[in-house]
Amino acid sequence: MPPIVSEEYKRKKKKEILSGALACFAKKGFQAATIDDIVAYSGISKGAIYNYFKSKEEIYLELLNEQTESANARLAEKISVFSSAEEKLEYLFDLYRDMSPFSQERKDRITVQLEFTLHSSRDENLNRILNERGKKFFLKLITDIMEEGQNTGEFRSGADPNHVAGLFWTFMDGAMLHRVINEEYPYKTIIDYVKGLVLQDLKQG
Amino acid sequence: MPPIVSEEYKRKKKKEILSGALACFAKKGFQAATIDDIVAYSGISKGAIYNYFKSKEEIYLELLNEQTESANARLAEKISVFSSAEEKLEYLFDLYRDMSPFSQERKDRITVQLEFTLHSSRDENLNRILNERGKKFFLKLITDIMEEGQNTGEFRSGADPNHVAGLFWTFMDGAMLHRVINEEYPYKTIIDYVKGLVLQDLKQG
Amino acid sequence: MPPIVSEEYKRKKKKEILSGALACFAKKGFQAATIDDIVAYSGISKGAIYNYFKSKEEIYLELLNEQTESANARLAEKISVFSSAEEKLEYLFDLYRDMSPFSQERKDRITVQLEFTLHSSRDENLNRILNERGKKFFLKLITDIMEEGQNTGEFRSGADPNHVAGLFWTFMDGAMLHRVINEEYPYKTIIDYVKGLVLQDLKQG
Amino acid sequence: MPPIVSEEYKRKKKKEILSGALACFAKKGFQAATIDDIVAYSGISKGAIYNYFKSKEEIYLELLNEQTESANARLAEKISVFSSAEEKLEYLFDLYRDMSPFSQERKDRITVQLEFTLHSSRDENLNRILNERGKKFFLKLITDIMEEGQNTGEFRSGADPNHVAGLFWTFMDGAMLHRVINEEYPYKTIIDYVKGLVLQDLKQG
DNA sequence: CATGAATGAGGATTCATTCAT
DNA sequence: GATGAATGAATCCTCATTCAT
Repeated sequence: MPPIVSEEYKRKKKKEILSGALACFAKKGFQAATIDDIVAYSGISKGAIYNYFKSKEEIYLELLNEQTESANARLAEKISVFSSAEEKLEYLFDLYRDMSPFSQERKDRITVQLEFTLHSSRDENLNRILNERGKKFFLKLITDIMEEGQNTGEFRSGADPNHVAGLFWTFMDGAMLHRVINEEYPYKTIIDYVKGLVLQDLKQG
Repeated sequence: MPPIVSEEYKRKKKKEILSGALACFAKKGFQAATIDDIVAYSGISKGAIYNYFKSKEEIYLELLNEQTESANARLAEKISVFSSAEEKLEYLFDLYRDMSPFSQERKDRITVQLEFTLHSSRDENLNRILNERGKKFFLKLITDIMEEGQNTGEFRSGADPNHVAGLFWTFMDGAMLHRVINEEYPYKTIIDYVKGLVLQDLKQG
Repeated sequence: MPPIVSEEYKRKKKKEILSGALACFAKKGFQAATIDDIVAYSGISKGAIYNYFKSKEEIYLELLNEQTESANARLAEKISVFSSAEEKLEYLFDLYRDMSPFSQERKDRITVQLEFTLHSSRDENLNRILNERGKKFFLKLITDIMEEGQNTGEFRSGADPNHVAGLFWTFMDGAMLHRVINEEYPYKTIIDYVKGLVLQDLKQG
Repeated sequence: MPPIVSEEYKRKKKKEILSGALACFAKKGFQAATIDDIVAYSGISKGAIYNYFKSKEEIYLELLNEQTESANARLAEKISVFSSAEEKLEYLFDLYRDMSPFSQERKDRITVQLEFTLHSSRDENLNRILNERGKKFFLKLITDIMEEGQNTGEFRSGADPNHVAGLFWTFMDGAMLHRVINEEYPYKTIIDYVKGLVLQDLKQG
């Protein structure tokens, strides 16, 4: 006779755990953060945590999924409202630029995300999944815009969409890394600078 | 009564330990890599390791110093042979570009380095040290070139040296990160692309 | 939501651990006794022990406190029922005398206690605490009786209370030491002998 | 072709090691003192120490023998010069009394000795040896005097030599223990007090 | 004989996970 | 479902002893 609780309740509970875990993973790293840390942080008992997740690693993975899944769906949607490729690209640059100033929660999320990305280099399988996802989603986001821009003549046809896409994400990851480790890093200004360089290049005859 | 073993011998032994440790830290991360892993990897006994380093952390830190200390001194020296700012900047881009294809050892080093950089965001003190070092050395490397270029008129005077410097390292860190997690990342091409954008911008009237 | 286990249960568990630890410390000494010994002896898992005590040393210290704290309170109380100083002093001698034959547990406790006392000579801070406690409690126990006896005229006024007190505890510690290391030591007889000498001296004209 | 060194040299070397070891054992206890401590303290290399002693325990045992062997031989000799039992007994009391103020080396020796004595309660074999030695030498020292005194009529015949002997060593061990752990312990005064009590008792009709 | 580097068994402590209440 | 006590494998580090130089 297990006391049935609503799905709603369960979802809320999971959120609480994930939120506490995010803070802990960000503050100490996945390995160093202990379940007891998460207990202390989330106020949820150890046993309860294991009712919702079957291991520390699962919490970690869920935390990382959470982000990509939903956030990315929204992103693609938002872009679709713009009619020109240039506007779309510009919007993306601005979107990332305007994340600053970063909330603690976003910083935590970025730290955890980057650490996970790095960690993925150690696991063949994980690595493949992440790279595929990156290609299918992140790179595609930009290459689609590029192709659109080249078709409409907005962007010079000589630019390789893959390289522009690579450049974009290379740069964004670098910028977030620097922002996370250095309070004084001129995040917004530098993004604008790059945005200028890229757009100028793409639009030039 | 003479020293049992030569300084040379000791240095070699330390190198061996560091080399084994680097591989382990790269493969598993600092926390997850155990002393026993290092023992297995380096073939050196546990006790011997503790004769040369007083903790796992010390090995880690030495590994990170090793890199910056010497490598950076060499870098500054190499640049000084070029007479124009443009050549210097170009040289830096090329230097990083030509690191590819990456040896396993370099990949290991980068992974460990990036992980450490991220980790530093958790330790106020470490963070300050790293940022200061970054400012004093890495950023200065570029800003010096920028100022030189602006004085000689090679580079447009409107460009903010700090932003160019920030852009450069933001980008390099991002590129190394992507290279490390993705075998297919077009590292060289993208670096050349960025190099083109930046130089074009700086040289334009 | 009520406490998983009662306070009573916890106290009992602690007792069990302490009891096992006492036996181990007595049998091998604090340093030589291992946590695994305590595990084997008490039948309580290693992890559980660390739920109740945060280090081997804490177990040791608690073991030593346990004794002094309560036992001493009782001692002072018991003495207060006697109306003459002589009776009180005699009671103390008899109390220690009648500890023999020693139970294994008492022998253990004495061994551990003496070893700790000796060890305290190595730690300035510990040493000070122990000496203060000794002065405030053990010595005072006797000097109070002495002063009472001198005020009522039971004891000769020339006797220095501090010296009598010193003699008493010097002797008791010596006797317990000898008793612990030598089964054949005539503990009771010798205590009675000393009791006779001291009382005769104090009561003489 | 082992370079032969003189016996003299060897003895001196052993002394040096023992002296360093004594200080270390006193400062930290047998278990806690490490061979490296002894190396640091004596300035003799680890290898050399193992040329002279085959284990840490052997050093410890030798340290304890050293003392009893020679010191006790001298003691018996010294006593023999006195012609009356009373003088002999008094001499013994005075001898111990005049050890104070204690040199650091004596304190070290006492600490180590007492710790060893306590420790002996853990080893059946050791315990037997120590008790036999105690009986044969220490107790006998006093009982011989007692018998002599009773034969000459100096001491009352009712006194049990064994009890007096027991009392004497019980008390001396207690006094040394207290002296070692408490700088302010009135060692000399208390010994004199006990000496008075005992002699008065023995001489009384 | 002297030296101190190497060895690895052993010890204290931590922590993910389980499970009785 | 919630709780937190119990478990013990895993981890870092120490140190007595050995042995090549």
